[in-house]
Amino acid sequence: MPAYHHGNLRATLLAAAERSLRRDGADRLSLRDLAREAGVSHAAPRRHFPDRQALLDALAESGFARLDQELRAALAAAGEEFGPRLHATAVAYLRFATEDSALLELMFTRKHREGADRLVAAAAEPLGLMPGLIAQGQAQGVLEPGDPQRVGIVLFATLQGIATLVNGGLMAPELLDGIVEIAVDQFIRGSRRR
Amino acid sequence: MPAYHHGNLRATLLAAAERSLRRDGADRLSLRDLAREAGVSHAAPRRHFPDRQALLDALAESGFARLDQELRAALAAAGEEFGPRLHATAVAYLRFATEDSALLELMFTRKHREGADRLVAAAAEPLGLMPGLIAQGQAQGVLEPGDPQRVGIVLFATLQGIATLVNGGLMAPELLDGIVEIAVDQFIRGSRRR
DNA sequence: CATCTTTGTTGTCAGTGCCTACTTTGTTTT
DNA sequence: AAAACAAAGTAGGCACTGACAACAAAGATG
Repeated sequence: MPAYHHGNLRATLLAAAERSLRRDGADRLSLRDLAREAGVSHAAPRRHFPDRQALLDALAESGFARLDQELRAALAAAGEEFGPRLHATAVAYLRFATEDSALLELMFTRKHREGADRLVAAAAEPLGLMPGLIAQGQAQGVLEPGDPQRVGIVLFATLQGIATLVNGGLMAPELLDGIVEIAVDQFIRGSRRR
Repeated sequence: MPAYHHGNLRATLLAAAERSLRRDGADRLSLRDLAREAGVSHAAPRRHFPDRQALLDALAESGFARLDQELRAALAAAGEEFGPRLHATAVAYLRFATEDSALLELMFTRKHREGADRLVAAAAEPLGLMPGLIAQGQAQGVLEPGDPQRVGIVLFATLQGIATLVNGGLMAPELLDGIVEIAVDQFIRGSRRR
């Protein structure tokens, strides 16, 4: 570790920020704190993140990347059948979404600012998985035909909403498994081939 | 208007806070700003709100009250039939939820703090409307029997999730009406009497 | 009228994000 | 190899914030 040039300050800051976010939420995350923790001066982070929001955006972006990974892993582990695949995806998403509520919030609420193109692009990746799943269900003849995009949005929204309720303390986490079951069943029944 | 005693500072502050929240979001809301706007000293708000979070909580609470009003109004205006009633509720909720995204966020994300009992109680009011609706659908023979509570959660979650997607810029607002349609149809089909 | 409570005021403190100017280090060019 | 340059740190300052304490005015209460 060199004295002056830290070497990988950016990564160090991001790691510390991730911990801070999870523990205390985005509001309490302080750049100066992170700098202290990394052992650099208070202005050093500025070289890597033009402002606080940029740091938060980077966290959100890496969140989407991790979400994408986890969803793909869940899908890969599930079999070929549509029902189980859908169920596995739902469970994986909710695990991710309820495990770090501050991160989820960061990922899904753009705070009154324009052009977070990079973020939207990162979000498109995992969100694009849904329509794919739907299309597969349609191809297998389980679901009725229709625009996979629109149907996928509704499905995803349901999962996202459940996560919001749990994270907001409006629904007990113990109920999660049961609710997911209901949601998935209801979705399949609601759009299966007539 | 008396010179020293403002008379209704609390209400004045809340009104200004509501505007500020809607325009700039909770992050940028500044107590000192509100005080300036109300023409009082920077420490005056402290007499009415012990700290910043208390002010935000009050905003969220009044948000739930207004939501409750609007949902009830929508239900009252709808007829007796279950389908239209459900649709009206969904539309009313999404109108509320997408009209002031910062408020919605405030209402549904408790920021790492315990015992916001008052808030949870305020939330229970409008959220309790859902199971009631479901029960009615069951009584009318449109929906299959089952725990209205659990089914209601899924329904509400779907709406909440749609709002999150719109507010987060991940779904175009123009698609809203169409998506609501799909969501409601799918819900009814998914849990109607077999 | 005297007293007490409520609701203001002023002043202070630690902390923050952002900015500018300067310094050190590593890289590239001549 | 020396010189020029870019990248990545440091130091200090600024305006601003929320919270706190001590005090003052106004109103309510005995």
